Amino acid sequence: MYNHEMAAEQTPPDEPARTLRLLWRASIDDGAPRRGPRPRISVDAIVDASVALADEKGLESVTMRAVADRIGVGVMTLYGYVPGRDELLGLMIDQIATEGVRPPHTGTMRERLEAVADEQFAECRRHPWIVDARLPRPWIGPGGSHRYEWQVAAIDGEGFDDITMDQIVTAIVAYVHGAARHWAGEQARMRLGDTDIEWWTSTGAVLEEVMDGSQYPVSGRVGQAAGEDYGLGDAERSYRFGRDALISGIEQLRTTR
Amino acid sequence: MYNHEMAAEQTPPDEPARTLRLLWRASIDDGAPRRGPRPRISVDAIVDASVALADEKGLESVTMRAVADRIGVGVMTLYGYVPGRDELLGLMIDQIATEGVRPPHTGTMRERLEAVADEQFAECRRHPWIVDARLPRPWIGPGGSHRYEWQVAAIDGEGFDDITMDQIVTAIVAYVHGAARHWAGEQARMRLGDTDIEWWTSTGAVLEEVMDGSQYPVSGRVGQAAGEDYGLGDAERSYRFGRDALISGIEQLRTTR
DNA sequence: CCCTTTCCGCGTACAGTGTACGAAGTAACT
DNA sequence: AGTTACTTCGTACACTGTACGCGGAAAGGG
Repeated sequence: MYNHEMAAEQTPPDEPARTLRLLWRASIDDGAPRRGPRPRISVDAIVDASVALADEKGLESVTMRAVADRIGVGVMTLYGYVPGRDELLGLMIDQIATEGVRPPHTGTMRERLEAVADEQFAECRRHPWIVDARLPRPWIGPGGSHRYEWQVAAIDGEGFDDITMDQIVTAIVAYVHGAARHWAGEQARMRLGDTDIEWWTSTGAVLEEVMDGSQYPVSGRVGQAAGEDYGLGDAERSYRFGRDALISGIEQLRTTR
Repeated sequence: MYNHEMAAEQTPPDEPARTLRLLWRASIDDGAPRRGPRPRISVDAIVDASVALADEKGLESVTMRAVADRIGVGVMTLYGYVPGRDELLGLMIDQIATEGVRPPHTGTMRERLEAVADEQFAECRRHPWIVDARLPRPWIGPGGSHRYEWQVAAIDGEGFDDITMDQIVTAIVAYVHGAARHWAGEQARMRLGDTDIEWWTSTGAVLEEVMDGSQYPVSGRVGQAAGEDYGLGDAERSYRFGRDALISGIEQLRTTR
């Protein structure tokens, strides 16, 4: 005997909608007492465990089994809370967007834009694995929404039209992601420690043998200078350089209109 | 009975060195006739097949089995030519860096930097999967080296010191990568076609229900404007916006010294 | 000519992945 | 007590990268 009424709206919550509700933690908890055993864990527990795992050992070590082990349940239990691994990744990404500290904007526009870039970069620094994470869907969750609101607010009232405002934020975020990618790569290499030096010497020897230096007049000189002067460890300086240039360009946009 | 002589230098070519030689196609072909059957395929064939596969169906569909099937050999045959999947990925990345057309630089510095950015962006456009590819090692191959040489040459003789030159190129490449990431995401969504519209409407309905619009005064307005005006399909316009801003900032760098 | 040596091709096997299915158990409602 | 709704999770399957080792093919030496 079926209840025709309840089948009306939401019998099988279609996939995207379910994940969206999950992102906003819009559990359908209408106070009515649920049957069966109370859930032993929660989405938050799963997401937190996954983030911790990714922070410690990288994204590829976030397997469903590893996550389940970490919170002490069977693997398949997770699927009662989360549709699948991809959706879990979306939850993780929005989760870390929530952590950022974003004080009200003050100072010049340049300072505000710097803050926007630095906050986004700090997020990547805390969780280097986001640069590896690519999603089939751009899930719109609370974390990302709050961040975007704060980012756009940084240039509100500066005389830009709405579309330009969006493009400014998009450009900065894009740059930060790209720079963070380089930074994360360098970071991963540094974590290998001495192995890395060994690798570079071995690499250098082979390169010397195999590539014709005379074919690279400019980059040979520049690459060497860059390598000697700041070597490993200054993807961060590079980040700041590009950040400042980009913001200068945006500033100029305002004065030339 | 062993030949002691040949064991002296290169009995087991250590992993990185081997891949490096592979990148530069420095086969140890010393003219001496090899025993046994001639190789039936080549590294190039493997790399080409892999790139084609990635172009057609995305990076995750580049499995060793799929590649082997495509060129009509057994899976394990590949391992006679290539150390493993990660190294193959490195070969693919350097391969597509070879394809770019990079004419001698002409015009103003702005035009030259635009060309640098656009060429790098075109590469990402041709092979959207590179934004997904992250390598443990930054392999230095001929493709990437030529590209870097050309990129640095674009600002040679403009009065920048070597380190600044490197940072300029790095910043542009970083930005392009970030923008390409957004572009690739949008592209993937567009390829889903009508499914996507359906998805957005469904998403919109849920969002309306679940997120409190009043919490997002600025982004609510801006997001709507951006969505209405150029909707899907203009990650490219965004790219140009940021590119121009970044280059403006770099130009300014020169005049202020 | 055969035998040895050296190399290529690749079938099989294994540990690991995400997840579909369905059985077992538990708490509330009738 | 019986029914119903709900959570947990063992098992199974298709798929991944790749180690091992066998069989055969081409060249060199007798």
